[in-house]
Amino acid sequence: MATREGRRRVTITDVASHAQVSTTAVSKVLRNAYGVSEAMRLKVQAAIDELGYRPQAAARAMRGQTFTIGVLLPHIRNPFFADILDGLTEEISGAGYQAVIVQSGGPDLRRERAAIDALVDRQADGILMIAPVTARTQLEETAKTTPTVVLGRHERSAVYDVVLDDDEAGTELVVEHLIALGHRRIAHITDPAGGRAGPLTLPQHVRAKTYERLMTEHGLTEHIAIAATSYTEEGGYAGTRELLARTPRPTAIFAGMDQAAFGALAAVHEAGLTVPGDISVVGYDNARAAALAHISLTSVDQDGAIMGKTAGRLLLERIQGRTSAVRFSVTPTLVPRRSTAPPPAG
Amino acid sequence: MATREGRRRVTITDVASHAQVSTTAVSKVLRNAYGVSEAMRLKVQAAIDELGYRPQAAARAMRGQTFTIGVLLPHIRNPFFADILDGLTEEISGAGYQAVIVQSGGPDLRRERAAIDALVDRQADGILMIAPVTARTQLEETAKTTPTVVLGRHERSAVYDVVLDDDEAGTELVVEHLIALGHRRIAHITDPAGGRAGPLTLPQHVRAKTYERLMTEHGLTEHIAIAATSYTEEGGYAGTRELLARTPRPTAIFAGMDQAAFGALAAVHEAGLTVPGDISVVGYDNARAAALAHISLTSVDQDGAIMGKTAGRLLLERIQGRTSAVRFSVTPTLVPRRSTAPPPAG
DNA sequence: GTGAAAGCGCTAACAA
DNA sequence: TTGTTAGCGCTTTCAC
Repeated sequence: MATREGRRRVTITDVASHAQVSTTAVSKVLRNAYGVSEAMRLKVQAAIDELGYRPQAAARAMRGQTFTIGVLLPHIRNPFFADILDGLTEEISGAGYQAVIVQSGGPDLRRERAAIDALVDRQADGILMIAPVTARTQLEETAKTTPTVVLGRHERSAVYDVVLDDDEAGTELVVEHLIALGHRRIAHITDPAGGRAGPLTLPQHVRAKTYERLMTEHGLTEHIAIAATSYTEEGGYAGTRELLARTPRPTAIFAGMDQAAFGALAAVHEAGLTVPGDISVVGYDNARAAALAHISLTSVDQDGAIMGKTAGRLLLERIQGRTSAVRFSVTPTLVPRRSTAPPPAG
Repeated sequence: MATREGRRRVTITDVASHAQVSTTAVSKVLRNAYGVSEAMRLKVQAAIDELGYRPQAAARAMRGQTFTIGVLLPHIRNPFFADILDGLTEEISGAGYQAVIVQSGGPDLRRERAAIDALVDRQADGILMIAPVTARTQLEETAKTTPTVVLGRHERSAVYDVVLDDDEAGTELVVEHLIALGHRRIAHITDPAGGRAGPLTLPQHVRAKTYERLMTEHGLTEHIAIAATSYTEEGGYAGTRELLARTPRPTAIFAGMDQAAFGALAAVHEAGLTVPGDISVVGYDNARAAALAHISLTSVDQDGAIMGKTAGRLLLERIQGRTSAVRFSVTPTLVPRRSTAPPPAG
């Protein structure tokens, strides 16, 4: 168990004796608690600085807070999550909180539960769950004891807050854009993974369902074509190959996420077809790579930084004591680029 | 301070009284410690399962371990880190450890220090630092008290282990490949950020220096052209614009990282030039997107999963008590794709 | 405004 | 093999 010594870590007792005060006083200064004179504060702060003291999170956790916000996410491979984390960090670091990330590894219920438990066991003061697939009732069990914000699920809960993108609006932007360009055979690539989340809860399900609804509303029911693969490069590639094999083949493909759209571009290219000449392609998330000149992917932008920042604020509020539930929705915008154009004349 | 009650969390005392044994016995069962009868083990395990008990990390931390491996990384936006984490997680989860990630936010010394401190304060049993920019002596201070593995730095330390890619070999693969194709005006895009890491410590510096050395060895000193922007899409884009403005312009660009190479492809495209007809482009890391048909980027593959797995193993060994230092290097391979070809005839 | 003392949930000596 | 007990470093009453 590696008892590599090194000098013993500085504790609150060391600071107290060095400053000739009680540990209580030091604790109060640390927490900016009520009832410390300015002289006391300065004296204690000097001792803290001099000794290079930093409180141990574990000891604090036994009685108070850990100043830790736990973040659960499926996988760091998704660049959209990076935006969310930037927003979150910006919001909470000013208040002295540290964001700590654990991966669930994907839509696996057991592993997701283990990851949530890991955060609870480490006594995170608040937890941000990004697109979890666990059943709502189970999430609520956690939320009853730990302030919780769920990001990206279309649901309401009395015990946790929800931050989400208006995926219906985003999907409408895409489908209306394609229809306005003259497309009728518009296909969609989705991700069927859902775990125990409700039927129309996860973004991929809302996007797929909205796509179907809009196609129907425009009298295009017969052209509905969905490839249920996954929101990854591989999924987009495989889904597109599947869609291109149909007769007649689609003139536009709406991939529910940019990474899948990149895979779609690859498959279209490989099939000897051009974008947007033969096929228009649209993504979702407006990842940085979508803006690159040689890719130039039309995509839906949802402001991840704002979502993360808001999630952080809501968590801090709950830590302060708020118990009412909040729901925050951001409205996405369409970023048209060169991957969409009118369908070929034929 | 949000004292949302909910029933009190199950503690070791609850388990002990429910199983009619001492807390010591429960503790021993939890840790698979020596000296528990099979009957005791079963009885205690039954109580644990029945009550749904999970130990609190903070309380354990006060006396023993937290079963947490802290991972420090600059930013989750780099997809290569995802491979490393997959390997790490695979290795440590079997031993009951949980990986917990904190971002430093980039090559900022203060923020990086705060992130390392955050892991130390939370008493991670071991820390994996991915490409930190802090001075070696400072990292060693941390390593003296916490088992540490540093990934991606070309240095030796007596107190921490090092896992790295042979960036010299990788760079050689690239430059030799381009020279074999007939290129002479080979340019390079690097990232100058270095913090307090030694001069030839970080991958970007080793790659740049090796590029210079090889050019010189091939009698191409006069064609050395380096754009020191950054290892990002934006950096690759800006660096390529800079390089293309030179006269005569390069016929090949070696971007030190795939994301920069993607930016380079965009800039080349935007300049009305073709890849590889006018300009060959090479990246590093072999990100998934590099393999997509419409991108098809020649790149250097370094096995991130193996690196992460090894880092995990080394940390577990150190936690067990090893104090000697280990250095592990993986050998990269070149993955030639359609972004490289002989230079234009002119 | 300040400090003494109890106690959070575990683990590690030590006794039985 | 099992249990008793002290104590890790903080925060929190509750005196003064």
